[in-house]
Amino acid sequence: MARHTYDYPRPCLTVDCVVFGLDETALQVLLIQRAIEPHAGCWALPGGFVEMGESLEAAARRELQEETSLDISYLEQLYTFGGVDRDPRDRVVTVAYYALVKRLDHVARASSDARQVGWFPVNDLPPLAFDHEVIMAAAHERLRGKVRYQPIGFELLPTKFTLRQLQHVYETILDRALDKRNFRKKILSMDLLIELDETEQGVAHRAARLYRFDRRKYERLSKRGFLFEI
Amino acid sequence: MARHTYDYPRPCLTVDCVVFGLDETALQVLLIQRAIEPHAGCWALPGGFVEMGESLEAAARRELQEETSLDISYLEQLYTFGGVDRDPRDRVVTVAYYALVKRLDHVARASSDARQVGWFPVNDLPPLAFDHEVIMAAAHERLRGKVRYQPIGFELLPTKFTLRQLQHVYETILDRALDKRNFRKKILSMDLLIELDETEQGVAHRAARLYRFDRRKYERLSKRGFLFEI
DNA sequence: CCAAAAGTGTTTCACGTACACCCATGC
DNA sequence: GCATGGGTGTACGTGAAACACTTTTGG
Repeated sequence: MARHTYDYPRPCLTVDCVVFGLDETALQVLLIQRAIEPHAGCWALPGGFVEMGESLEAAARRELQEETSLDISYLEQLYTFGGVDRDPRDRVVTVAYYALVKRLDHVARASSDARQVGWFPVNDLPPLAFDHEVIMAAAHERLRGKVRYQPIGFELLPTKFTLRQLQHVYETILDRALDKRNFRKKILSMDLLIELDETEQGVAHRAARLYRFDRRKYERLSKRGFLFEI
Repeated sequence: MARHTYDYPRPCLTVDCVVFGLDETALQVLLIQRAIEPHAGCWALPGGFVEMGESLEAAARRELQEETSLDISYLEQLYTFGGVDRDPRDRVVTVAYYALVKRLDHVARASSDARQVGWFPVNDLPPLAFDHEVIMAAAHERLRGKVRYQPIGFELLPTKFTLRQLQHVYETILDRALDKRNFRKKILSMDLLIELDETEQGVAHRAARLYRFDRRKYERLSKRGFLFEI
């Protein structure tokens, strides 16, 4: 194996990803079970080393591709964790990202290699390796804050969704009930949803209308100072 | 010199700091003039290598102490920049921080070593080394966003300040005029300012009352869900 | 026809915004 | 006494919040 030598010591640099998805009931996070020490058998955030020829975001995307077959609909840098004792073996600095995926699309949960992969409700997580509980808490906090003034709730839903589903996203993330009429009024008054000529299928009651988010229009308005807010 | 050898190549890890200060007229940023290549003679953000025994924030504080004799009243991690071609010599990943200092306190600008240090108005900066203009823009953007819903405006003022000065902080950062009566009503209604039995000195007109920010009270309220907002 | 969720309007109240004048002080 | 900024109150309109009933559909 090639060796790499430097005049001064260098920390190890990794990326870790907090992947949020939504099922019918709760906000969930993707974890992998570690195969090797330290913390072998423990659940941890997906992540790995940053390679020399790739940007940080590229490293995060590559790791997510390797661990799962999900397509990421939103990815943003969260924070960089650089405490001296994060890893008992070596000084490891990690750049954390958080991602949103449309889990309702593909119910299947595929894992490329032999490692155990699982979704866990954010409010009922197993113990995590390293300082990953701190990273998780930071990601959850950021999601709660960001969802209120950026249109990222849509990234957790299929392209076509009902207003009920959208309200459910907000209720789940903000962890409080919202008034149905006020929610619909508010979201529709922004005029960023396109009403489709379709309704949901296979429900045992009146079928709800489907909508999709008009991203183009949002981006245009956003440049002119429009602020999304729930 | 000791050599350090690893199985895989590692990027270099640095911190860079965007230090904001306010003078009577404008929002300013602290820059240093580079003594060595690349970009020798060019202005750049203060920063340097992260050492193995210190956290990222500790590295940022150390660099700021070395460059200037300012005491930092607010320091927060901004973003980590990890583009592959940031530095022509080597792969360098930098964790950027932004800091707020009470410049009105000490008018003196001291520099510990021989390097040239200077304050520049954010709206009229010289060309910067590396990708520091991108970092600057991100810091400025973050400051504008954060000042509206976190009580960080106070960090740019002396401990005792007048409402006029505080309004001026907000007008400078948000880059728009605020109505004097509404501003005073809003800020006083939060009941987070302690009215002192002192007035400003040496002005050629009626002297304004001095206030100070009640940080304890803010922290108490904050834990109970209170949201600061201008 | 019944269950279950979709869909819709109005009233109330708080708060943001716009706006003009008197007051205290130093020179 | 005058110039300069300090300090205050009110009216208006917008938007958030609270709240209940009718409609549609599948079984």
